[in-house]
Amino acid sequence: MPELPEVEVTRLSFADRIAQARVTGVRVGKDLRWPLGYEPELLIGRRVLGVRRRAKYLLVDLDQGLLLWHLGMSGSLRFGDDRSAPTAHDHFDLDTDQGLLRLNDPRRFGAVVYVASETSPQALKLLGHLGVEPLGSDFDLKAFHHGLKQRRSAIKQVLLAGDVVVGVGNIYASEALFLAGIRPTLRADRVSRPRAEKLRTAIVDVLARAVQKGGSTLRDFSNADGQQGYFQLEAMVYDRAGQPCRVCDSLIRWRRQGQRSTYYCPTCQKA
DNA sequence: AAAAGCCCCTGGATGC
DNA sequence: TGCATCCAGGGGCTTT
Repeated sequence: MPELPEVEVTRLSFADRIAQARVTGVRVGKDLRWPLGYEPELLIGRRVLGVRRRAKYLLVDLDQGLLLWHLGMSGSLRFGDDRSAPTAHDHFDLDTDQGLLRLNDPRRFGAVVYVASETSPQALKLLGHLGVEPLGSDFDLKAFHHGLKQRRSAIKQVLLAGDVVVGVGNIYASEALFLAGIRPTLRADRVSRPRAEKLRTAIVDVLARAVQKGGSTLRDFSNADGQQGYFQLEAMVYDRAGQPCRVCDSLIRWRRQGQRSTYYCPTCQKA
């Protein structure tokens, strides 16, 4: 469910409300991808300083240490006064004097991990290899093109790997490559500088627009208030195999690329 | 070092 | 209706 825009929209929907809250309780449900790595009770009494995002991770800063939250493939957060009994897929609660932050994640690919600092070994293992933030000021053409030059695998895989640029998931990778007119199978090191610039712009546009629209992802995304993404960003190619391209009417193609589905227009996107 | 595959897990859609 | 199969927004880990 969540790519960068959904994670960011989630963050925006509760960051202000949880800031300065005091932790009053922690409930750990079924196992997530990784254990918390800390005694839950020791979090009680800590103060929440704020919520940041790095790639698709949410960083909940505490007055001592921080919690890394990842929504995996099917996770979502809720924050509010509703303290009703957890349902089948509610696997982690952080209760505070300003509301309950609850992770719901049917597939349990998500996780909540406590780390003493952002530079601790556990934190570095998860965050250390990450590439540049696409909506930040360091996402410039020179660095992006240089990053692509180092890689011989397909451009789509490089985008998904997240070590050049982060936050671009399977949907937005297909969409951005369409907007840039680049075939997903093109080797990254063969993307010319002008095309890298088109792609850079496409990534920024598609992600920023999705954040602005409140998280556009298909199906079931909702923010920490439970509000649905408006889903006003009509996909150009994603999940549209066999349907006519919205630009040229060619039929959109599907292929499997690195265990994931990829969609592209054979006419608009060149190798 | 980089690239390619392998999994973790549940649920919905589809097909027989 | 039941059962099998395939697919799903991620990403760390292991193997080439």
